[in-house]
Amino acid sequence: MPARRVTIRDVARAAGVSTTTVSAALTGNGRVSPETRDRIMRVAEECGYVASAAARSLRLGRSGAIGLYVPDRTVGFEYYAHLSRGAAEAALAHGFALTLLPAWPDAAPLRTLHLDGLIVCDPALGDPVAEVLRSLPVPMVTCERDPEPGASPAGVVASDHVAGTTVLLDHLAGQGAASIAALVPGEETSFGQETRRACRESDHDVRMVEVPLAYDPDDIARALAEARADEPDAIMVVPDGGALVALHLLQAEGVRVPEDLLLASYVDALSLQVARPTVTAVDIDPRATGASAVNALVDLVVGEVSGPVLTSVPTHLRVRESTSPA
Amino acid sequence: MPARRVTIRDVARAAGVSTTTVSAALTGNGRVSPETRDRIMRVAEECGYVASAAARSLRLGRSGAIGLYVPDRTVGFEYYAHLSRGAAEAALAHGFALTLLPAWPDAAPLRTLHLDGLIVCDPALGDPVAEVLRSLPVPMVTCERDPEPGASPAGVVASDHVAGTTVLLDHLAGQGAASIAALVPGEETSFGQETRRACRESDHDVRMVEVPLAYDPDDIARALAEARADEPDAIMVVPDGGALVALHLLQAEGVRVPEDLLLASYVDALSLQVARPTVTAVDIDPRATGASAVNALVDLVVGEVSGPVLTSVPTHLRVRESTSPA
DNA sequence: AGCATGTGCGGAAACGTTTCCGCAAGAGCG
DNA sequence: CGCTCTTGCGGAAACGTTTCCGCACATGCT
Repeated sequence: MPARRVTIRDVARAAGVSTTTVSAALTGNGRVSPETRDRIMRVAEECGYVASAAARSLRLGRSGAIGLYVPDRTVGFEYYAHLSRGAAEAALAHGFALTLLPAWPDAAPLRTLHLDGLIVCDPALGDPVAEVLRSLPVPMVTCERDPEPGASPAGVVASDHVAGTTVLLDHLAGQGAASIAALVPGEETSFGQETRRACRESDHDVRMVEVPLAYDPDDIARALAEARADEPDAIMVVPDGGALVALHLLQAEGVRVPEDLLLASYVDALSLQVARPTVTAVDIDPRATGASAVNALVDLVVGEVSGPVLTSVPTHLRVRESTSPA
Repeated sequence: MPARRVTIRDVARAAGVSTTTVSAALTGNGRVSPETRDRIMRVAEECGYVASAAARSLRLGRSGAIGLYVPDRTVGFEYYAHLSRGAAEAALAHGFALTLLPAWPDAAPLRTLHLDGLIVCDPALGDPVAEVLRSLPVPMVTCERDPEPGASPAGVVASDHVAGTTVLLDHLAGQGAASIAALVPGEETSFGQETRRACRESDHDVRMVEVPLAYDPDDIARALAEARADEPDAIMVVPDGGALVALHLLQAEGVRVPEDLLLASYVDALSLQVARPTVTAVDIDPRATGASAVNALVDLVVGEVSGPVLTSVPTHLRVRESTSPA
């Protein structure tokens, strides 16, 4: 026997006022005397009243849900798991629901979701899903800049990867690396563009080798072989998870890290802390990134802010054994 | 200038029928002649009509959203990333939205979300969030059985981990392991209960060492040391990610895998395929698990099925280098 | 006192669906 | 022909909010 839901009218009757007043009291929008407001809130609490999201959505023309899109190629990367969690927490704190968007090349089902806003992680040039999402008539904030020429998302949350990469390169040089090999992703993503730029403009001797963002272990192996041809003193692997592959390959060949070769990752991960040796990396705080993206998007949705928003998330170098000989 | 949304009334006018007929045509619920139906669908398409989820929810008393809860302790595990993706895809295919639920000890904000159903991953004894979710008045399906004594979720999607673990143990024995050490989680979760049972009831010589489900690398190290005290021929690590830690620790000590010691993981992961040696594991198909959970839940929500649903997801042993000496 | 202004509250419309019911016309049947 | 049953469709209510507007009264000012 599903008890009929308690509506605003029930509360109004119980409190001896009109629904208008109840609404005003609970939303804080109209004019209500403080005493009446308190009484209504108490009564509402007692009745177990909780406003119908559907009715409110219908009236307000806002669904109370925001979508999060994580590119298919990177599902499984630890980074996005934590980003998602941060986003979900922030959303709930604002009373919004965070809807997970699968890669879906068709816009129609996405339209039926009626999202108030979108968060797109690491938009890549030519990603058909990103394309579709950009076409939806709602504000969008991207985690990392959108590399698409014409695109201008309403908000961007990003770390300064040029700076982050530079710090890591400086650290490697400071540990005695005269020449550094960098396994970097391509230019199809802002993340790739920035980390590459840092390598290009570095004061040190950095040689880049490209590895796909959605790499196969074999891709890392190939790139690693190419990188080692120049006999570098240190290797920096940028994509998430790539450094671990490299570490295994090196160890399988009998190369000692860090004695024979320094190894560092750009994207930090738990597995880098459990690897032996533990691997130096840059913590780019995915949880904070997710939370910031939601906060920015909510501001845009409720109209507290109109212009494009740019939020920066700080990065932290985590020095570990793989770059600390002796 | 946000163009007014096109409603069912607009379509009705354009097609020269009533809103009743349009609704009947689009939902397939009432009585409409085939010709009229086709015409209406064409007109709706042309107008770019897409039904308001809010209005439909209000009328139907269903929100069209289902919640997915992943325990905080395991966020970051690859397994859940793929499970989430499978769930999101299946949900969208049914026209539902998948809402990510953060660990949140308070029921109130969760109530405001108005979910039609819940998916809870790996419910653990004493998890306060699971407790809260169980109290919500909506059907719930769990991925893995709910170990809570009184609890009876409306549906369960699970693999047979007793069988899966047994297959893996048999494989190790078949590769020549006379004695096997198993690093297993505790009994607070059905997953732990089943994998332990398989160890207890195994035909082979299996010694269990407990490691927390939300382990710290040091926990693995401790458990590994304890396990190796008996000089086993093989080690099976059950929790996601744990085998990788073990592999690193062993290699750091100069133990050769698989020559000196066989190593296997229960939960498969990409990192096990890229490790050197590659690590044998059991693929428990998280994506299928997520999709099945959503399918079962949707059936329950739309009322196509009433009794408790039990779905089984098959497991596959992936034999790799770490258990293949010579 | 007369007037403008502000405060506290209620009536009722509107948001966009779905569905119950009813009506007219046609079909089938004796 | 008269009856019932079916088919195709429309009117209108209902889902639960929020908000525009208006009313009555109190307050402050000249």
